Amino acid sequence: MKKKITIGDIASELGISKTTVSFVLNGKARENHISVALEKKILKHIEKVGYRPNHFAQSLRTGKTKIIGMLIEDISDPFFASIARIVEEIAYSKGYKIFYSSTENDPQKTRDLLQVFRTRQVDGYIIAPPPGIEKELKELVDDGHPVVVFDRTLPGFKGDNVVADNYQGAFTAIQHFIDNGYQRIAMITLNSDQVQMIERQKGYNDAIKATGQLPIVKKVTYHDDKEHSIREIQDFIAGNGNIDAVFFATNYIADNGLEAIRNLNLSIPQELGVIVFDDYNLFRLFTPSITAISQPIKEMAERVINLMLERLSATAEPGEARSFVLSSTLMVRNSSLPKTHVPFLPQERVGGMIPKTRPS
Amino acid sequence: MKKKITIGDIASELGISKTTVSFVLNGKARENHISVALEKKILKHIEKVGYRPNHFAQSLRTGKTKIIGMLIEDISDPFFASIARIVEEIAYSKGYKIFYSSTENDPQKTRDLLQVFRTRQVDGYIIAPPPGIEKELKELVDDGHPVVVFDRTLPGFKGDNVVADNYQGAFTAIQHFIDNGYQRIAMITLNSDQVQMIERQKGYNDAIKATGQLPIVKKVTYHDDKEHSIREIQDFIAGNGNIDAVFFATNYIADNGLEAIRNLNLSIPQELGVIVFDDYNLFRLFTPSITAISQPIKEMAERVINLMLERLSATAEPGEARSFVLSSTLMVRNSSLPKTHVPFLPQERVGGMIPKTRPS
DNA sequence: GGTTGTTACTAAATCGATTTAATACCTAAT
DNA sequence: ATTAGGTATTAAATCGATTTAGTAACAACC
Repeated sequence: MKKKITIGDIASELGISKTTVSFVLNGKARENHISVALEKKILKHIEKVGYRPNHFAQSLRTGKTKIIGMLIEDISDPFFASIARIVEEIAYSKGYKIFYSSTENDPQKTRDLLQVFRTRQVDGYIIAPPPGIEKELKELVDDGHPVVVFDRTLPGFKGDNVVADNYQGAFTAIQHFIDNGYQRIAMITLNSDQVQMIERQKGYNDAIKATGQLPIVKKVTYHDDKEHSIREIQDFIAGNGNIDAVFFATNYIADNGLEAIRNLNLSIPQELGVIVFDDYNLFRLFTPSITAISQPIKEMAERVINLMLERLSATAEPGEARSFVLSSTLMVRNSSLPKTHVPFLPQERVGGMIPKTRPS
Repeated sequence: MKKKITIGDIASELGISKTTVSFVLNGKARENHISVALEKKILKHIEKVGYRPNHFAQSLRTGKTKIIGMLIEDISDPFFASIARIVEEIAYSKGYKIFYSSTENDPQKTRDLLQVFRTRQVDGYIIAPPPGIEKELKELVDDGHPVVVFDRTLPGFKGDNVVADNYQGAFTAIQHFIDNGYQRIAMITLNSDQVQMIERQKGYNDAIKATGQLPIVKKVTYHDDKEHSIREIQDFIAGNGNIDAVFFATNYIADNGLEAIRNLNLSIPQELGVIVFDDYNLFRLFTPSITAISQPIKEMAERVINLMLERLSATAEPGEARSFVLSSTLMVRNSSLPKTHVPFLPQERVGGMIPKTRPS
């Protein structure tokens, strides 16, 4: 059915030793004084019989796998999917493969997956960590494994990491609302103590407080069922009639939030301004188009994989941990148009003028 | 720095042989007459020292990896991402890990990845194949590897596969257009000879021809740069003034197509009806909401992984190949409202009434 | 001619598991 | 008492590579 050809087969077919074949295969012919003639002969034979090394035997011997394990929150989230894609591409071009898997932000599943990666002896770890795995991360680093953390850090984690400037992004967004004349700006965020969420909220808080107002924050729980989450947001907006703008702290919340707004039949931005943290292709095409904070996905992915590749090729010593904070960009669109001018400004749009009606 | 504890360590620490330890570890204590007392003692010791087997040594010996390789077109495509997620979840619960990677529909990259999977000796292959790898797939199957193909097939491929009913989905969509009074319905599709695309076009063609009209088909190339693709669609629509509806053959095209329509400042569905193959969360929230053909993602994912798990646990004989064609659902929304009633029907919406202007 | 040095190549150990074939010991049957 | 059979355990082979520590042959040097 299938034939496996090993290094030993080659050796005996040519009447030489496995050692010689191995040297040639690993490009160590020269330094081990294998004659050029023999080297050519071996290479030709290998080519001819289509030999492929057994990676298990290799890894068993060397302890290296040329595989990088990558843990992200959710592969079906466009932000993570895009990062994964770019990381994979660059790694691939350098001879590394990426094996990725989703943590679903569950510490236990994450611990399991880390264990799998460990026993599979991946060469390095790229992780968007859920809360509560500080200990495991520290262990990895202490054991000398290359680790790069991204999107968020964990309190107390010292090691390579790449994150966006969540504080500044949020602050700028709120400032933009204020500049455009919005007065009562609410934030809807996740009920989570993840660092990136905390930072976004701080940015919001500080920008609001600078105006002398009080923050208005609603927290919803992740992976509540969708309908429930929509209703929650809906009730919150309806219950705070004086709100004239809302800042959604993630893509995921915005999904539900926009549906809530539609259900309430509020017009954006006349009755409610909207800004979302994390951009999304379709936001440009919405009617009206949605203002969003765009994280530097490409740059983040590149930094992450390059940090990792450096670590992997480092000659030995751990060296200093390196941190990058990348700045994000506010994509100004129509959902946050200046308050007073709104009804008169021309806008690009999909769809025609449709009479306003009550929700059913 | 790090200590690796092996089966040999355990054996010598307890003054017994590796064999005994191995038997116990593999649950073969009973059939090899290991005394219950000793078994308990070994298990306790293993627990205590936190022994973890070296999977390379294991795989080197057994040839099994408990890993399934999965190749999809593009991990940043929501359709594939969702499938991957569900497959991963089920596999994980059965003790299998999924390693996935993107083919980008590139036959050469796919061949490379298959080679990697092969040398890593994955236990099975789940593939959404790009064109041109018929030979490699046949080889895999002939060599006795479990293979499940999904989303599309390849001409001549005989083996397990799960696809959606692309023909019926497209046919139903066009029929819906016709029922709602649309008269000149164009299709915009990929310039590709992939089976699923051909089927969608056939569905369109047959539905159109039944009305006595001629098909109007525009093909665009994948991964042309985005702007170019948008302009192409734009020119096509503008150049065929009598078109009153358009059927986008993929999610990806719709992305560009909707932008083209916006640029042309056409109102949906009054001036142009729209249906998209492949649903997308945000389509519901669009103004107007977009009618789409929703593929049975969950069912497809479950069928795929279950077929694979069956193959993996099969006692030996290959058995018959099994094919599933799953039906998709037309999600009727506002972008395909009945022609005559359109201006008068109430609609749910996001955003207010905004004056229509020329594109800049 | 004996020491030293290169060159060209190889035998054997090793990585950490699984598995076959064997070894004692003990009991029951002939 | 000898054989057969079951129980409890283990030595050693094996998977397919890498790598250490040689060996043999030959030239160069004083």
